[in-house]
Amino acid sequence: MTPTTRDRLIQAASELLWERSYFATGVEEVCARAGARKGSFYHFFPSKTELAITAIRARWDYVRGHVFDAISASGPAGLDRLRRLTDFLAAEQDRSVQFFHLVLGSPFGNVGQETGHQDERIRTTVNEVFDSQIGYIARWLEEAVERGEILEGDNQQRARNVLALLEGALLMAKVGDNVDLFVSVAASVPVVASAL
Amino acid sequence: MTPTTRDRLIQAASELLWERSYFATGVEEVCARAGARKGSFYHFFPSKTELAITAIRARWDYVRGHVFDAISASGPAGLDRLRRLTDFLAAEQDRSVQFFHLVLGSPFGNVGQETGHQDERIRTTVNEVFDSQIGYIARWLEEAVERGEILEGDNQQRARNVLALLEGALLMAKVGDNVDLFVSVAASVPVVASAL
DNA sequence: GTCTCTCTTTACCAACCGGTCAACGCAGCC
DNA sequence: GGCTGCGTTGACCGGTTGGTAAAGAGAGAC
Repeated sequence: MTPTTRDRLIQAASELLWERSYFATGVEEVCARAGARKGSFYHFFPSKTELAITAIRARWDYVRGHVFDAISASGPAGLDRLRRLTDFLAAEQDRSVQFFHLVLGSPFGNVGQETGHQDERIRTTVNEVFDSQIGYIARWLEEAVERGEILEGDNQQRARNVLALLEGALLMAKVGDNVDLFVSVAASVPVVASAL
Repeated sequence: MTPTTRDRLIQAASELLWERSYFATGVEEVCARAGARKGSFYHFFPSKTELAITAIRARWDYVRGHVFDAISASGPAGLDRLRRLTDFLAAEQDRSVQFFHLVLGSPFGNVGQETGHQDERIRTTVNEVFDSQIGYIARWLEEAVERGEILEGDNQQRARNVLALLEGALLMAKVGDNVDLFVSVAASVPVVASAL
């Protein structure tokens, strides 16, 4: 089935939000990529803000299924799941270099940072994504505790620390335009994960 | 002495870059806060980009002197310097909540993230700030090694990890609009700093 | 055939953006 | 007094932005 206009708009927005950021992406540009006219856009979405929120949720639905759930469903449990997450993130940045000759950083962190001041609703949406990611990581850490890989501790806080390290590493890699900056920092994820 | 128009423009830009971000801040807005007209602006700066670069450097000059050098110059050496840095960052975010009712996050990280795709020169400028900060942190870690607080290790890499954790924590605090998110993550800085 | 409803098209708008320009005020210098 | 040059002013420009409105296309129901 060929995707509906609405779906193509969401897809185009999801891509452009990462490639070109929220403010740098115009409604016209989203429409052009989706092969739609602006009138159609405003038939499906009341505003650019609403499209962005929908696109962020759509991306997270995809990433949750294809990355987080996939990591949870197979392979060694515990800390190895964290390694597979950082592997995915590194590969994602490699892809951005390959296609756009630029380290694009975190799709969620980018939008959260630029809209944080401006748009409460988008900020909240990104925050929900972060919370959801922290939940996954915390569950993986519980596995690691059960397997005796790490000592008991506040896994929720540990998960927050891990996510902060990853998001910060993505930011540094983007600003330095160098994926290795992410990779080298991500190597210390297990240490952060095992701290009390 | 009353500051020159040029200095007022830099000051206003430095403030607005943090309060309202790069793209959300118009040249007209900078001029209004500086009490200048747009013609004067373009007498001193060839473009908005150039003003931003100048403003970022000015902020870093200030922060380097009043925070990083100040921390280096007094108080207990070693890891305690890191604690004083995180204390400053937490206080800075508290101030942003107090004045703007918003967690504004990292003044440097914010601009770096939003201009990373768009403007090579601003990105590079922020990257230089990060490098400079990593240098300070690495020197503090060398002190910590000498004092026997932490084991020998790659202090440059450790410093990158610390900065990534802090920038990530600031991002999470901003997206979550909650300074405590920064504070709780920042508590694990010593752990990151002591990892080999 | 025609009514209806969803979706699409096109033309349009006011607001704002970064940036330009020619004129002007005014201090210092001769 | 006049000349010079820095700093200032305010009007202006083309381009773009998010968003609107009205007319139409097309399929399904009757």
